[in-house]
Amino acid sequence: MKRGDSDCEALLTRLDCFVRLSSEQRAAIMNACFGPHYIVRAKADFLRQGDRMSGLHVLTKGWAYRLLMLPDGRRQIAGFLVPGDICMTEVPDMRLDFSLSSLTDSHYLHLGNQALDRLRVAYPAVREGLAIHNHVAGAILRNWVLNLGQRNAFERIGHLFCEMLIRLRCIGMAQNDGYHFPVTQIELAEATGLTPVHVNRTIQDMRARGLVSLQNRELKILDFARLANLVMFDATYLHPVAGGCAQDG
Amino acid sequence: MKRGDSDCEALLTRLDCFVRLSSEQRAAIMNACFGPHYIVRAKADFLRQGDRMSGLHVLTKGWAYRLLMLPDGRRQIAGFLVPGDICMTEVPDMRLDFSLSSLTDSHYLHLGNQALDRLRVAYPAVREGLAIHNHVAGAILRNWVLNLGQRNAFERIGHLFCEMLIRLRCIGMAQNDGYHFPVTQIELAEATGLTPVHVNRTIQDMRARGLVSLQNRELKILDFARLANLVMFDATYLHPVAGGCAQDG
DNA sequence: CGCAATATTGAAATAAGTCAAACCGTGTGG
DNA sequence: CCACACGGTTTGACTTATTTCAATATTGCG
Repeated sequence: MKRGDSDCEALLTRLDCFVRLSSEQRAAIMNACFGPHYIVRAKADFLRQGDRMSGLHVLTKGWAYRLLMLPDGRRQIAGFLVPGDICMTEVPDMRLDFSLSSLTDSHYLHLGNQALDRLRVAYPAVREGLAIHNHVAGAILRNWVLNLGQRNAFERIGHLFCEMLIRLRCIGMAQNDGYHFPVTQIELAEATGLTPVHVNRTIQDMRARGLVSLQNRELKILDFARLANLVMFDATYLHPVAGGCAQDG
Repeated sequence: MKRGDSDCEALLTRLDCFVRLSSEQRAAIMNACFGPHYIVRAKADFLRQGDRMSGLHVLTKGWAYRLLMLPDGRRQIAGFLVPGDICMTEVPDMRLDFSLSSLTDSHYLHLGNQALDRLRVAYPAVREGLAIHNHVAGAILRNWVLNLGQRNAFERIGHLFCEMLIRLRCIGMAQNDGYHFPVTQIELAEATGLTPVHVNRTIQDMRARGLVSLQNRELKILDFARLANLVMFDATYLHPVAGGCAQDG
């Protein structure tokens, strides 16, 4: 489903996390985003494994996740996407090896290869911003591997909570140490390679220790310093701007 | 340590897996590879977490792995690199979130951003080849996540064996269903998020079932079809050229 | 109101981890 | 040429984190 108005702000906000954009550059990006904008409702696959894609898809509103499946039905979430995240690294007409599924009502937009090229040629900062975003996305994925391979249940879940806090702060979607977290325990289990039952028990444990509160999809990290320490969270791989938000010098 | 002669073939072989290169393009790439070539001996970190990098580093000889570490010493291997693999996605002056360590004596070369840009502008095929390589590297990483999150010990190890067979075939480094596999059981454990003891028992199991033989760092997959089926290996995410090798049309 | 999707709890089962020792090939040095 | 040290592999016995199964709350929603 298409929409006319522009959700381009989310992309600008994101690039602002990494590079300084002039108003001319912002305008040019806005301009390039004239292409199709899509709206998708909660709990829907909007890009499917096997689809051929080119250009760049950017999530501009809502939450989504990247899903890999085994033929026998086992499901692994390999990343959560929030506004400004790029759904897939830009490739000429390649088949997707994963699906993208929305957690909430979401919007995304598509940038064609030509428009993108023009932007990059005209504005090196755009190019750099996209490159950094791409690198950070890779770092997040590598840390997901570290998570699954080396951390236990408590650490996996705690680390994810910390990571999402920093990522959401960067795009202005966190309040202090809390944020809207539209992920069920079942999905959390699919993301962490655990059982829903065990995820539940682990979260209870966190609550009992006074580390987090989680109810009605609202997550609050009650003692970030202690949690981050317990799960060995170090935000440098996210290259967050100082203070966790975009406004610097 | 630097060398003068060119290991550029490995890069060409790899790009050949994805795009058709004219002899002019091959020559231009060779030419661009005039930059520093490095030689590193077995079991050495040659790029370190925290290092600032730019341009592209290509492994041209030997095996290496990408390592992530936790402050308490836990180690997770997040990928094996073989000749033609790119060590890190091209980024302007970014800090590495992982280390690269050689398993065998290895070579790698560095391509500066300018040289790379020139190549890409002059030869779209080079650009496309690099983009596809990048995409496949991402797919491999995502499948590693799937592996760690959803597969059991047997499936994880078996899947890795299958994946490396296809990847090595594509660059002409496999004989039939066997290949040199310079990875100790300890490293295999670090890659699969298991214990060396458990890796050992699992491999014994594979041997007992007549699926693989592994001795003196030589791995032979005795029944690829059955193994691939048991561990649910499907090579499409590697985008291998038909037949698993570069020579088509 | 009442279904359907989540969350929670308990008890029993199991894959994988831990600890610790023995084994093996191989290269080195006396 | 033997001894011995080293890195890697193998084996056994025991522990534990996580899964499984199954039942019972709870919540959101049409």
